[in-house]
Amino acid sequence: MPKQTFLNLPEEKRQAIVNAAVDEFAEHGFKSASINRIVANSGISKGSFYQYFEDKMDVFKYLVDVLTKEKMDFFKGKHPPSNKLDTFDYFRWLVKVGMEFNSAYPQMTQAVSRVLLVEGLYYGEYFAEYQKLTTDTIESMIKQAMKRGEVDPSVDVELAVMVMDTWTNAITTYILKEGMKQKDIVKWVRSAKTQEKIDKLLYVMEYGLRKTESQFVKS
Amino acid sequence: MPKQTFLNLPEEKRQAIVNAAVDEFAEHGFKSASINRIVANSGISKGSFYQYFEDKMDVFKYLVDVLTKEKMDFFKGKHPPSNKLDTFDYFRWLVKVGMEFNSAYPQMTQAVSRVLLVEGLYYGEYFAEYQKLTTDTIESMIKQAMKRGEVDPSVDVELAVMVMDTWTNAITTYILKEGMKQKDIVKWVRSAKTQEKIDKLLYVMEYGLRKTESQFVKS
DNA sequence: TGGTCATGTGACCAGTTAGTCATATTGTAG
DNA sequence: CTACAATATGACTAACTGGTCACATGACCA
Repeated sequence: MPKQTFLNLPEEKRQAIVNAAVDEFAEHGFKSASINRIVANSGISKGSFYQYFEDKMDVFKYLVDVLTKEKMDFFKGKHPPSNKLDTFDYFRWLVKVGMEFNSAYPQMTQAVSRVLLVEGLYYGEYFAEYQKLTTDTIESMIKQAMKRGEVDPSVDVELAVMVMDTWTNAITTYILKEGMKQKDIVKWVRSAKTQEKIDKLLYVMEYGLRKTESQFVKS
Repeated sequence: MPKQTFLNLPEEKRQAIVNAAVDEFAEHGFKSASINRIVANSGISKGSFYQYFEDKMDVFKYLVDVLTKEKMDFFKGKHPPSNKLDTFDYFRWLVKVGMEFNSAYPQMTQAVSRVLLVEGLYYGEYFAEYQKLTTDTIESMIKQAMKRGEVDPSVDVELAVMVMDTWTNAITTYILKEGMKQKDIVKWVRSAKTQEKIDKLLYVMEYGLRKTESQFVKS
């Protein structure tokens, strides 16, 4: 974690450093992120950086903390449209609010998810703790869904978690990749077209690609 | 593409260079791969490397060509269990043979898929041509499936391609990540447990997570 | 043998990296 | 104003990067 010196800094200066770090990780990922560039872009000296942080990992972990805090605040202001949604509908609501958040903090989300979801695949040990947070949430949801008899009985917990985790990541990646091309990402995420895309992806997750008696219904 | 000088090299020397490059890309990805290390590990001099290849991209593209050729040869020796499989069963067969191939060339698959699937997300322009090959194959398959009425009519081509592409990548990533931990990856991929995992993932892709009247049946 | 051309080599260059540290500046308290 | 501690600085080191090039070695032919 950052040293006290950093936390004592005036808000403005701290923000400049966070912004520079976010941009650096978003553009280069963790391994190729350069402390030299972070320092140059935030207008502080090299020496100061090392008075604020231990190393690159230290500043990255701080960013994750900031993002986590922002996300919790964001979710605090949101409530599901009904308190008797089934688990899949609740998951859908979670995903949509999550994407709304991502569009509100696209650069920071990009930085963190690029490192955790993508580079994390290859440096598992370092970032595993963060990934576990997501899978644990999903796991408890899927267990609830199973208790309620909402899940295909031939599907076990591990498999269901993998499916939902895969789709959470795929949708996040899609929203960031396509959203970054838009001039107004918030508006784009809220647009009927994008919302329907998410709805349809989750519909396929729930009902599959094959033709059966089920049918997608616009919400 | 590599220069003629490289292609004239004795098989053994060429192989040493390919192996060193594969290991380097598999471990570090494209951006962080070091020509210095490739050179050191393959026992050639820096100067020779630049007589064989233009740069890092040149040697990587050569690896993709080698992998593509190996894969085509591999598939040439395989034939679907029946010639009247429906499209999803054919896709399942493709995925399984693909994973069999991946386990036969795990390091090379790791190197190429890490760069194309993962880094490709962020350096789209450079590697887009390779990704398009996969999506084009999937697209023609899904169009055929639609013609045959096998696909949920509320699903459009673009969505179905995204779903199948996502699963192809997720399964490849899973097989490589877990397989690399095994002492005998080929045996592990062929094991009943791994095959059932693939079957179940594809079952969920086809029929969804939700409880309906459909049921997974062991093949 | 001598000559010619392809191939091989590693020292070298300019640029980057993470991290350190002696010095300079600033803030605060007496 | 003085004295002391907290903070800020950027020059510096050692290790790396991709790429070049003058030269050495080898092969082949006359």
